[in-house]
Amino acid sequence: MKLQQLRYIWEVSKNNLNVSATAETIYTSQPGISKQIRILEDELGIPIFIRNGKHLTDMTPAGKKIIAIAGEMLMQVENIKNIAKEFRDESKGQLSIATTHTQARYALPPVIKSFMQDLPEVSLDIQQGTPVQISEMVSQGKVDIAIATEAIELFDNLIMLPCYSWGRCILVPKGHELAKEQQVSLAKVAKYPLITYVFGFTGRSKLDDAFNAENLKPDVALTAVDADVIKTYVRLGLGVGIVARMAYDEKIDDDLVALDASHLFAESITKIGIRKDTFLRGYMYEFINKFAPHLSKESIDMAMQLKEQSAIDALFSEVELPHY
Amino acid sequence: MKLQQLRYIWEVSKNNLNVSATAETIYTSQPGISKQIRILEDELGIPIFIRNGKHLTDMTPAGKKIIAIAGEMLMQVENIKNIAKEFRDESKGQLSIATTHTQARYALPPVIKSFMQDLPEVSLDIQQGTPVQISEMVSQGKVDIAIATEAIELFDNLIMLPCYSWGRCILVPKGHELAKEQQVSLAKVAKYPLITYVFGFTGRSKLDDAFNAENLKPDVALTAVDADVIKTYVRLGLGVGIVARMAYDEKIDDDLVALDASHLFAESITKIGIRKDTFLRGYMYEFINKFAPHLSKESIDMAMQLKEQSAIDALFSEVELPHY
DNA sequence: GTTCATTACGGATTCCGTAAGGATG
DNA sequence: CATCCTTACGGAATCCGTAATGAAC
Repeated sequence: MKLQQLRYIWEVSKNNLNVSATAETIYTSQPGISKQIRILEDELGIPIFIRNGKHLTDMTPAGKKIIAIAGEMLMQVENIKNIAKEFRDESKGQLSIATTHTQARYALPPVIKSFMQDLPEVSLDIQQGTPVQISEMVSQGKVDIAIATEAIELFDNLIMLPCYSWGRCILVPKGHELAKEQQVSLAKVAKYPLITYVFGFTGRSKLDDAFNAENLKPDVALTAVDADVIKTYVRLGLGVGIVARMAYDEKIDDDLVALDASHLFAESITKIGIRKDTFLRGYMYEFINKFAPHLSKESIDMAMQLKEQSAIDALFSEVELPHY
Repeated sequence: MKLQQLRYIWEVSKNNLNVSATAETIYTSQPGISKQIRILEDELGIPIFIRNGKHLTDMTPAGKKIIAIAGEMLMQVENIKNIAKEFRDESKGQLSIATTHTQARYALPPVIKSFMQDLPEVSLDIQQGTPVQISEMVSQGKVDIAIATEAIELFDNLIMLPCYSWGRCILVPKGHELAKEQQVSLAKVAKYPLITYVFGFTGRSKLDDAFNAENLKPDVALTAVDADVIKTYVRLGLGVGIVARMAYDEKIDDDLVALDASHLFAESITKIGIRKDTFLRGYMYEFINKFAPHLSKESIDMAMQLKEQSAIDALFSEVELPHY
């Protein structure tokens, strides 16, 4: 049994059982993969893939289990390499973050700035995507950490660390009727066409929950994936915006009015998602700690050792999260 | 990185950092190991072992972590092979059990008999040793399961499944003074020279606890690792024996009298020890189930998924264990 | 002087790429 | 007929054993 062979079956399983496509993605020849898989199957004495003539159509039950273990082993290979890198040069390295527009645009800038100043030898790499996409990226090991409010819980090889909670505000142009209210009600908001996040983004679900709870059917006129786009359309007078409170900047957005909406919608919690059982480089702890000061190396390690997300939630249940 | 290389560093770490000795135990040449370790260290860019001239004297901090991961990976290799064997031929296989004399002699015979009848194609292999030795064997993967009352908890890569509880009896020759008592007291027992298990064997600790609790200093005249030896010396009139109740057989031991001692000493619980994260063959579940009927495949799988022994204990806390 | 790890080197094996072959849809 | 896996084959790299070297205790 060779690590190569395990890598091949793993990659083939991740490429729709298409050996040719797999060969391209990992820059090798297709007969090479074919051969090694055959050798492995011969050694184990069982088929891993089900073949229909010369096509791979499925995995055998044993194959599924074996591929799952192979995946774990490949992760451990990465862990070993990371341990070596860590001891070879503590300060140098790369940190890949996958996150949403909201985080990259509003929450991360001060953190990134401070991190780059303190650890200049770590090169940063920020990927952007939908919550599902970024969770998948970290789940497959393509990035080190994910930062999102939604979707991380859908991948069961990830653990979530709570970072901060945040509320929403309602954005209207200066002089808008709603701006005269002391405290807006959900019913009043629902009378206007709304502009907010696309479903599945940035706590959109909490927003829908609130309207549903009061049996209101708001007219969501326009949805977008980021607050900058939403603000643009609010400025054009196309509707009332509902965005994360941190997306409103008094200086830049002085032509808009932000109305507090914390009484209308439940708070959302932004979380960091990491793959279970991964070795974290020293600077990764640094980054997480800068982003969420209550997450010390000790508490992160403790959380990583727990197997159940519920136990991790319990671990942090006492912590007062920062609030925006 | 090759699995061979990981195996080499793992084996060297298990052989007192002696490469020559390692080469002999795994039937290969010593320069081969030396070379591969060097290649791995070059690839990772860090030393794994600390060398004093030409001797390996220690492991580097990084090396310790890497070797630990290597160990896990080697276990996963075994798991893959076992999955293949399981699907290749469900009934055939080998089951290695490490246990103490007490279990092998008194608890296991009916289980083994039934198992051999029902699964004739599985070859059995019973190793015997001290509780520490057998725990170590299963911890290192040399046997599949350990059965013991003591010491399993000392190895943190093992989980324990409770099997049955058992009490003790006091053995005296027929006509002995103590045999006239209705219910013997600990103080009376302590007046006689005692013959019992060696420290660290077969629940010996519970026995010491009981005497200590009453501030008695018994005269332990002779200790042995197994009940057959103890009985022999009781027959010679050298003292009063204290053994597991199941070690007394009315038919064979009709020259001895067994006095119930359940009111004197706390019960002991015999447990099965298995390595965490190992793949269990179908017949291993069968064996465990025969030995401890409350341990079904489902409950074993559930226990194996838990990370903390305390959670496993909680899982079985409701179960009424068989009692002997 | 014995034990032990490293270096040197040659033979056998393994690995991997190109090219050709045969099955599927 | 386009796609896809398998077989065939040759060159390159790797692996592993023996023999020799040199340091540590």
